[in-house]
Amino acid sequence: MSRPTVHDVARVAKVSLSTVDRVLNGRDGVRATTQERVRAAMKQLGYERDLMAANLSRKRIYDIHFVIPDGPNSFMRNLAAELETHARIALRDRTEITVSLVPPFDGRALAAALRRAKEAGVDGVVMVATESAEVRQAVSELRAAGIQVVTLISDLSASARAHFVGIDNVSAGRTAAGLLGRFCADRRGRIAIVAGSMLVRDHVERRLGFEQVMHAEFPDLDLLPPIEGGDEAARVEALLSDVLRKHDDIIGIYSLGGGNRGLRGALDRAGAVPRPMVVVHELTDQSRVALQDGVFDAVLQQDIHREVASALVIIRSLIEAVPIDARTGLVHIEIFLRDNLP
Amino acid sequence: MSRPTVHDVARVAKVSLSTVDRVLNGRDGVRATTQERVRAAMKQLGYERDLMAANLSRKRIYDIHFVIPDGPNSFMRNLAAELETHARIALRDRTEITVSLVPPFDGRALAAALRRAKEAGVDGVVMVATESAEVRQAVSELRAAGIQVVTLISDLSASARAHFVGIDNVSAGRTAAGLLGRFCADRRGRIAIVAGSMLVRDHVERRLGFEQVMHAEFPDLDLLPPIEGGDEAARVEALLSDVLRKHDDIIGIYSLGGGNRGLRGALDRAGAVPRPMVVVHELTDQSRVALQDGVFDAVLQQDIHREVASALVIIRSLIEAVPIDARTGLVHIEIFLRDNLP
DNA sequence: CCTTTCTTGATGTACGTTAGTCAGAAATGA
DNA sequence: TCATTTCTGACTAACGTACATCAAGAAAGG
Repeated sequence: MSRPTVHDVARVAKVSLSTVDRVLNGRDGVRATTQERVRAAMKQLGYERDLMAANLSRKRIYDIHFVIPDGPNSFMRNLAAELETHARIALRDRTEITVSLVPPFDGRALAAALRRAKEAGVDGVVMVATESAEVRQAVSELRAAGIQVVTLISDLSASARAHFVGIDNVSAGRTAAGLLGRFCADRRGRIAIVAGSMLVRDHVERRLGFEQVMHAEFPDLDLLPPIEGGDEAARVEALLSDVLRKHDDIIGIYSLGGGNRGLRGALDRAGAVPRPMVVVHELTDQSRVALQDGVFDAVLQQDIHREVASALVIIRSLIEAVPIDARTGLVHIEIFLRDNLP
Repeated sequence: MSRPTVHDVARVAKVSLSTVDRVLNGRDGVRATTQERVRAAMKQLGYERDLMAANLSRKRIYDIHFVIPDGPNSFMRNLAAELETHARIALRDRTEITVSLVPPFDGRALAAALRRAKEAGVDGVVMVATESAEVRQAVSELRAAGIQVVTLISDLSASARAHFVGIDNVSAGRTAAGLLGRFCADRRGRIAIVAGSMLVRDHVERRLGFEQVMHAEFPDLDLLPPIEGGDEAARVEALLSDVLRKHDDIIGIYSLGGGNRGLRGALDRAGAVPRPMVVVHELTDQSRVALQDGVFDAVLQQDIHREVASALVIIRSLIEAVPIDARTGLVHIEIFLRDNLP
């Protein structure tokens, strides 16, 4: 009834416990034919190594390192806080979490942090990626050293990362367009896009998805080229104010990055009537208030808590070479209107 | 460096291993003052029992029983399929899952199934609740017998269930209203509501949230009394066709339960122009096609896979009396437009 | 045929906990 | 004070796995 153990495998394969152990842990000194016998027995019995007993025995502690962007961006500060919570909880599962902060949008700094993690000999790295050749190179080195790498929130293209945990950002952009388009109903005019930086893949993908749907389904709406505000409120406010001054027919705004305090500032200063429809990302204190005030119409949100939890599950599975359910990494986009604020 | 063990506690408390064990596992024969010494030592060291080692030692297998509604409803059939997947995976965590199916909306049958689970001596029960005094009674009995109970998808009011896993259904209703109201823009007319049964709490709550927001924010839209279709396509089609015939000014429909195949049938037969805006629940093959065809405008969805996973985590934590992060049970509502279908 | 190398078995200890037994110590009552 | 009850300690085996050591057997080389 209960699951088979190494003893059962040994009995069925007609070998000793030691031999089963040698096969199981890839130690040498076992003839190929014997290995086959053992593997056949494991398969026949449906043997799966008991991870808890195994970890107990080898006193294994998973050493996971997170590399995340520093700076005043409230989304990333939330993430850092989230990690502290998880660090405590994860200890129960033999997982030790360390964190290093790097300047945002800086591939060189990120790559350096990755190298330090490699030197420290961690078991796995979870990182918020910035697109850069140096970073891709550093990731390859980590993988070559047998260290698992998972990207979180923002992925790294054409890289050796084993997994990505986060929302589907193309889909997020499409969702934003679907909502904004429908909210603008039959009005005609321009749509402004506010981004952080085109160096991070999540922003690139959101923009892509947004433009796809806008062009296909709402061709009457004119898209302005994106403003790059570096996720900083002050810069967003300055740049957007400028754009609002230039165009008096902006009826919709999609902000796919940070710095939404600046967005609101610009809107309040401009005071257009009727006010443009606004869809932004990330529910923060500011965006929540703006929703309630009717200045923002919808907020797209990803659940960082869950994302971190998923990243931990996944990287542990990778380290143990346990199969991973594809759905584990996919986090859903939440949509908040003023009506369903939590 | 590594976490403290019972040995450390014994040393610090200046007692033997046996005594620590007696305290830890609530066995008697330990003086109160000594108990205090041991507890103080555990606290001082930050001792937490190693669950993996403990389970290994006592050969514990968590025996979890799911009770879910039977019937042709594709949402519930998905759930059943989901459980089979989890049953395989959960074995790795010393968790054995059994399932029993009961007729939907039938409190008596549900209560009977709960009693059978009690007799079988399972460690925990996860159930999709139907409101009924008998069910509440059965749940109390389970809890009295030391069996943990978690409600899934639909909660049970004023009951002893230890936890609920599912979406916030009031919020779901509010979201639906927020979307439908905005989609209907400035048009005036009636809104039809299609429900399954007012015997399940999730439907009651969705209706409540929907009406809250409709009355508060879109007072120009007239709500018709809900149609109760029992989550069956045929009944929904018949009843809704009737309503559509009676009223030619229906501009929006909110379907908060199952049987959406019938909803679409009724719409196709009526063929109103302009077609009403439609918001429904649960992404199925039918509702996906209807979205793509532009017959449905938005689908609200809950991720059953994740819900089942959460329910398992939670009920295991309850059984082990481990603290539970409040966010674990909350599952987010996903919103699908034709633009962001997965 | 003997030596060397390769393969296998037997055995023991450890991980942190549970759970039992048994003997001895301490506290309690009269 | 002694007999009795109540606590406590020391010890042991077990859970399923990892890992090391030693010895014995098989195969291969000369």
